[in-house]
Amino acid sequence: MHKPTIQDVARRAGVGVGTVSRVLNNHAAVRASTRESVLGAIAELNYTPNPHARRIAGGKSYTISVLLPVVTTEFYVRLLDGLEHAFQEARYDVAIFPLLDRSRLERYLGSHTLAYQADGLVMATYNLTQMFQQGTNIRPYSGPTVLVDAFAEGVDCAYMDNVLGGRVAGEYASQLGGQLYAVWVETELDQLFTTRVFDDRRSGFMEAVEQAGQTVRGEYTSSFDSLNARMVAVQLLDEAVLPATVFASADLLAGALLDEAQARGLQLGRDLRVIGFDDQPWAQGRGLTTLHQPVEAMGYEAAQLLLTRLSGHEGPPRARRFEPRLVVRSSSQ
Amino acid sequence: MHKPTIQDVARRAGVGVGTVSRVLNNHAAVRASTRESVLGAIAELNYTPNPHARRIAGGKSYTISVLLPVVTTEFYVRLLDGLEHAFQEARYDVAIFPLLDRSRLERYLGSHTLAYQADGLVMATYNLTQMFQQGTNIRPYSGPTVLVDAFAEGVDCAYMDNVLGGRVAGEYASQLGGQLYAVWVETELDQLFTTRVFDDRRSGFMEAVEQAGQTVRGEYTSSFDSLNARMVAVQLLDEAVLPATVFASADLLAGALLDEAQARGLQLGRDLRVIGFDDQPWAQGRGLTTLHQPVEAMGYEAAQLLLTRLSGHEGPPRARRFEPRLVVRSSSQ
DNA sequence: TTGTACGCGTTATCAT
DNA sequence: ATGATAACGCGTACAA
Repeated sequence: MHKPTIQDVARRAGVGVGTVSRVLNNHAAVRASTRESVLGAIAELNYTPNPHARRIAGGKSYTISVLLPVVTTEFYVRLLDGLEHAFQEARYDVAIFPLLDRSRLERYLGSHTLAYQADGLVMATYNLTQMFQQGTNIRPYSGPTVLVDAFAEGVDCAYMDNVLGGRVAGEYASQLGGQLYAVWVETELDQLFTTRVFDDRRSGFMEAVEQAGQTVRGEYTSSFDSLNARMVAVQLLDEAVLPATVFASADLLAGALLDEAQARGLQLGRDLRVIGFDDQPWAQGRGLTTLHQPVEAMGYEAAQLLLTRLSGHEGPPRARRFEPRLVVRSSSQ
Repeated sequence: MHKPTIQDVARRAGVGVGTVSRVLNNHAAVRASTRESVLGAIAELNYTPNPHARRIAGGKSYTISVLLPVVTTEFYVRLLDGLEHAFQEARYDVAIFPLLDRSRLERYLGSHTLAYQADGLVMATYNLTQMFQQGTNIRPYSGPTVLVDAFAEGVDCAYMDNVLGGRVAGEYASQLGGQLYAVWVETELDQLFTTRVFDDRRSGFMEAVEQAGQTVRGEYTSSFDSLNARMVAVQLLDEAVLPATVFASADLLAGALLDEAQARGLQLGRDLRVIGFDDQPWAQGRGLTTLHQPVEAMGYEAAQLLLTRLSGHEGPPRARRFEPRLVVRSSSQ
């Protein structure tokens, strides 16, 4: 009772192994009827190809390494969903490397580990330039690489247009009336996790507000931490002139504002309007107006960019842009 | 200029491929001098064996799957260090499956990737019984499995003795003098991430305090969240009779106490003594007395348990116990 | 102790 | 369109 092989399938279907392989890999040149019987045999035997044999015969590893920071969960869950979906369709395996700290990055990329066995590399949220240009001992990965949720010159990338997201928030906030305030996320000091998303959201927001002929009456900064977020919320509501409209550049910050507003008995939509960013799972339940990001689509597209390279596509780097979408809920009206 | 193979090494060293393979796998029966020359050739050619060929020839995958919750970073970083170290020594690859959410677990266990790839499974911090016995559609992994940082009957496991840790804290706290207080971590509702560590720490602590003829004057509960931790610290210090000794069952909670104590101008060691649990990287810098856990050793040992199974060890399930160690710093004296 | 030859399960290259 | 068959790189039984 061993695991069925391609031989077993071929015998069962009354064809050669070559034909089975062709069916498996969509090599077009196979008659519809034979394809049917092969697929039938595969189903009956509950056959799944041995990936290792596949890798050694094909010369490729059929594996993609995904370098993933471990910060906020929700975002990366969705990102992985998109990536894995696309790669699975193309019969690629995904090896996940959670970058829990900096030393792991260097170890992972240090030649002999899995990261270098892979046919391709997906890097999430990292500043390639910083990583590979600084005087680190990290040597660039030689295979095809795609950046996701980050933008850089010279590399394929799929990124979220946070400038646009900020602008949408700014336009919407400007027409709500009331004094304008904003809370930004303090950029991490650790270079590895440096991100420009919050800077981008800010510049978009400020630009839109200015174009609307308004001014931001106060700006605040918080670390990405519930305690600090609450403290900032307290300070903001102490100082703010009501009615106020606050753009919080992350839902975590917006949530703290909702909490503090509730503690003070402020009425949302009248005394205070809040706009978040991320559309976390709880945002709907709490009625938070926020910017929803098509994260899965971004992951899926990033995978497609890599897959086309793997199947031989040459040409200049491509950048795919994704747009956050405003979801209006009760916190702003 | 292709990647060197075992053939190249054999030719270079003037031996047969079998000998090279024997050297690679420590198959004892090889003369020291030939071993040397083979290792020399390997070094000169910068040869690394093709893992996929190895897997297909040997019938094994030489890969271990590690199911890892993504919660607090520091702990799992160290755990992974220990695991990866051991597996690397034994020439096994480690595939990490970050369990960002529940649906991923089912997908991982259901899909052929994990089943195919791995010779063994390491599960961190999960309650096996709960996972496999509840009416879920999760079917148990058939290969050898080891639990790490969790204890269950019928499975090999390496676990931290949190009861002992609590007891040590209790004994130490009891002899410090002053009123005793404790802060516990609220257990997660999500069954997947249910953990008994905080219950264990509590029962050990209470037992030790009782044995010392003392009583705990107040118990508090906080979620694992800096904001809530601070709120609880505020409440505790509002109500506490000074001088007080507080056992915080996680450094996160202890840190909030230090913050609040500082804000109130309390003098640590005189008005307030704090004992944490975890020995986070910042604990030393802030002088926090806390319980250090040999996490790397636990991971290493868990890997060894699995490796012995892989090399054919039969016999009843084994449990390896690890002991937290009290690190006394200025916050308690 | 060591070399040779076979097999692992798949893909790719030929003929047909 | 399809069936043989040769790789792919390594582990291992067997012979020497």
